[in-house]
Amino acid sequence: MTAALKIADEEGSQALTMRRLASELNSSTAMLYRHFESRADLVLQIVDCVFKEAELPASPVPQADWRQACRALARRMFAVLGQHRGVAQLLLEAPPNGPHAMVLRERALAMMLDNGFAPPLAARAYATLARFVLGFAIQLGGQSAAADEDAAQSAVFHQLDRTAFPATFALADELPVPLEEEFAFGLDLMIAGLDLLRADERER
Amino acid sequence: MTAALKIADEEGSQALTMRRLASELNSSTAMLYRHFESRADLVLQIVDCVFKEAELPASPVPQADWRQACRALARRMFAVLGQHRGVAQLLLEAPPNGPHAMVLRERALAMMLDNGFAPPLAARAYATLARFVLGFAIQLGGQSAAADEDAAQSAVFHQLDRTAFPATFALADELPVPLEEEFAFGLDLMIAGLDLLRADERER
DNA sequence: ACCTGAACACCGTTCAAGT
DNA sequence: ACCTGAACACCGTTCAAGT
Repeated sequence: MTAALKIADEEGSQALTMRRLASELNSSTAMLYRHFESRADLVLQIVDCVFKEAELPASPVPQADWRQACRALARRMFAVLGQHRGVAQLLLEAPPNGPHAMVLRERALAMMLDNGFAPPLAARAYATLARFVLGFAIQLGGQSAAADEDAAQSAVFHQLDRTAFPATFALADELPVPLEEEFAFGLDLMIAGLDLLRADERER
Repeated sequence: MTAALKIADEEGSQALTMRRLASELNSSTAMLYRHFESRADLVLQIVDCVFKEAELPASPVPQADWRQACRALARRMFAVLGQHRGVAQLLLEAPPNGPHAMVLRERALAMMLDNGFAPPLAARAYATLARFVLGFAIQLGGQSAAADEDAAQSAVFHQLDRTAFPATFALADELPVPLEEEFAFGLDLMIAGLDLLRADERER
C-alpha cells in the first residue's frame, strides 16, 4: 500500500505494475490479487490514500475570505499531487470516490455555500476548480526533471526563424513559463473571474 | 499515419500499440521501425497531424475583440482534441514541437501582442491557457461514454448520508457538471480575470 | 487454507535469417 | 536491399499444483 505509493512517487505511474510491486514486497503477483481485486482496485486505494494526506491540516483555520480559502485548498491539493507525481495520472483511470476524496469535496462545497454562492454557481465553481487542479497536476509529469526540460524548450524558441515566427521569437525570453507559475497564475485568474460572478449574483 | 490516428480516436491512446498498428496495415512491427524511430516518434507525428487540423480555419476572420479571439482559439483546440480522444493523452508523452504546433502557438502569441498585452503578461496568459485547454482535454478520457459515467456519479451523490455530507447532498442535483461545460465556464473565468489584468496594465 | 510457479495473451524493440 | 518471424524482456490476470 505505502510501498505502491512509493513506487508511483519515485518512478512514475507507469512503473507501478503488479509484478514490480510484488517483487518489492518479496511476494508474487498472485498474492496481490488476494488483497486487491485488480490493478484498478489498487489504484483506487492509492488515490484515496493521497486524498487523505491532502485532508489533514485543512479545517483548523477557517479562512475569513473565501478567495483565500479557495486558493489555499486548490494550492494544497496541487502541492500534494506534486509530491506524489504519477498519482494524478492514476486519477485519470477512475473518478475519485474513496472516503477521503468525499470528505475533501464536502469541505470545498461547504466552503462555497457558506460564502454565499448559490447552489448552481457553487457546483460549477467547485467542479471547474477541481478539474483545473487535476488538469495541471497531470501535466507535472511522471518523474521528470522539469528544469532540464524547460531549458531545452527555451532553446527551441531561441533558435526559431524570427521572420517566420516573430511573436514566438519576441517572447522567447519569457517562455516556457514554469508549470507551477502557470498554475498559480491561472488559479488567481479563475478566482478573480469567480469574484465578479459572485458579486453579480449577490447584488441581484 | 492516418490509420494510427484512427486507432487512437476509436479505441483510446492505450490501444495504439505498434503491434496493433502493424496488423491494421497488414504489416509487421519491424516494418514500422523503418518509418518511425520508436513509438515516441510515431506519437510525435500523430500529435502534429492533429495540430494541423486545428490550424486550418483559424486566421480568415481576425477577431476585433481579443476576448472573442481567445475564446475561439481555446474552444477550437479543445473541440479538435475532443474529436481525437486519446491524442491529448499522447500529448503528455512529449511537448508539441512539430511544425503545426509551432504555427498555432505563433498565431496565439501574435494575437495577444497585437492586442496590447505586454510581453511578460502575453507569455503567461498564453502558456496558462494552453495548459488549461490540454488539462481539460486530457480529462475527456480515452473513449468513454461520458453520459453514462455522469449518471453513475450523480447516483453516488444522491445516495450519500445527508448528515455526514450536507453540502454535497445539497448540491447532488447540480453534480457532476459535464466536462464541456466546466471547460467553457473555466475558460470564461480566466478570460474575465485576464481582462482585469490587461486593463490594469494599460492604465499604468 | 494459503501460496507458488507457470501459463495465457499481451507490450516495445531488435535482429538473424530468408527472399 | 527489403521484409519476415522469432526472440528478448516486459505487462495484467488466472489457475493448477504444491505445502
